[in-house]
Amino acid sequence: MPRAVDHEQRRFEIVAGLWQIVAEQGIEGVSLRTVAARAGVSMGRVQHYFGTKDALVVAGIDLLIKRAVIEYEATEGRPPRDRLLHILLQQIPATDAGRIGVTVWYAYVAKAMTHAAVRQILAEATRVGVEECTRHIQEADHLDEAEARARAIELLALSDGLTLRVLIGDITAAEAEASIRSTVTRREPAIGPAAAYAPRV
Amino acid sequence: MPRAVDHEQRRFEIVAGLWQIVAEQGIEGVSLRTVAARAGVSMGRVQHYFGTKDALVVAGIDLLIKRAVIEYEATEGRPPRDRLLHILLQQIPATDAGRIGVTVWYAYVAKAMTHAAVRQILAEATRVGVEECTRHIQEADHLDEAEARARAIELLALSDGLTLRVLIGDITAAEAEASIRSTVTRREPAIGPAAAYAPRV
DNA sequence: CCGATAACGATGCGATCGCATTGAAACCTG
DNA sequence: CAGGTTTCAATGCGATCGCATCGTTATCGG
Repeated sequence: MPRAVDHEQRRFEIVAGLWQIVAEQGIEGVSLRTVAARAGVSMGRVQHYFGTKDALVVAGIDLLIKRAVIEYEATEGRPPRDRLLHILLQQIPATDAGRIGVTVWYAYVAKAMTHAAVRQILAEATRVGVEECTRHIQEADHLDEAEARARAIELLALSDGLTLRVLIGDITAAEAEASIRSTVTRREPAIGPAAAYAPRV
Repeated sequence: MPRAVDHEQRRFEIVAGLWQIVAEQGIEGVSLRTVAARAGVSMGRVQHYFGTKDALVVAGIDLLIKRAVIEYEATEGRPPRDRLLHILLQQIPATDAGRIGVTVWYAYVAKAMTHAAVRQILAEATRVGVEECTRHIQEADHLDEAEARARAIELLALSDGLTLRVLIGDITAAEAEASIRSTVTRREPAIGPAAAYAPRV
């Protein structure tokens, strides 16, 4: 048996370099050479651990999601409303590190439009997100599954949209967070004809 | 004076090719050669009308926004609620052509993260969008400016988020449209401490 | 201690890139 | 019709790209 190295660790070092490049120059800036240089390793090493550029790029979104899932799972046991807010607020770029993470995330969202494998990974991640949110809303507000699901999608969409505006510089992270918190706390009635045509208060 | 050609028309033909490339392969797929080939013109022509690749890319988002603005201005005179819905629903990809347009739009949103000129153009466009929506909400619901503005940002963020989910394939365009229509019609009370801590109904 | 093997660093190759350059049509003005 | 100017096709260049290949080094079971 040959030299023993920590495979996970090596891969993470390289992907960390990838994330930095993506945050700074977008996925366009990714090449085997630029990532290797940013990670401080040789290009041969990158090739050794990922094979092709495409595999490297896919590994980038895979690891990003795995990290977010681990963070979320650490909230297990806390009240449903807290866990719901964790999901909704998690991506709002409050810190510099958070900004890098969510910038990378949206780079991959754009990539997903033209890359089937990335699209599949993202679709799966959002599916899980919707399900978890639905569960928490059901528990917290005692809605039925369909209502809770519609509400979950609305809240997640709101969070996505606000995040985009923070990234563009249209609003601040604090404003986005306030908007989400107030919308969650408002707990409006379920969507439906009755609510849709209710007289204005 | 030399040969007279329709400058606008020539530029549009090339940018139309650019949009197709961006929709199919992302901005990564854009090169002077690929765009020229897709537009059915020579690479020299592309160089002649845009000079550099960067100028071509910027022209792509510029024209995309100009077209959307023209469409919106055609709604002038209609009731505020209609015009508000036009802005909110405009980007939901209901048709194939609409899907291409909004795919291109989100490619540029990602590009904006790392490209100052694109970011500025997008920021200006969203600023105008927020202002128009605010105006329509004020007129329709008789809210004060701050409340209407907060509501406008919320609705636009919701629209953005739902659009992303349609693009990923998470929900259908019809579902997204229904969600937006019901949220607009709901006309919930303004955001604020009083509303935020109101007891559940 | 030794050979098998994983872990690379270095290098080369063909393709593609953005861009500059060049020169030839095409057209309007005088 | 002559001359000037715009339009644009063609080509060349240096840089960069992904990837394959090759050779070396380091390690550990036998």
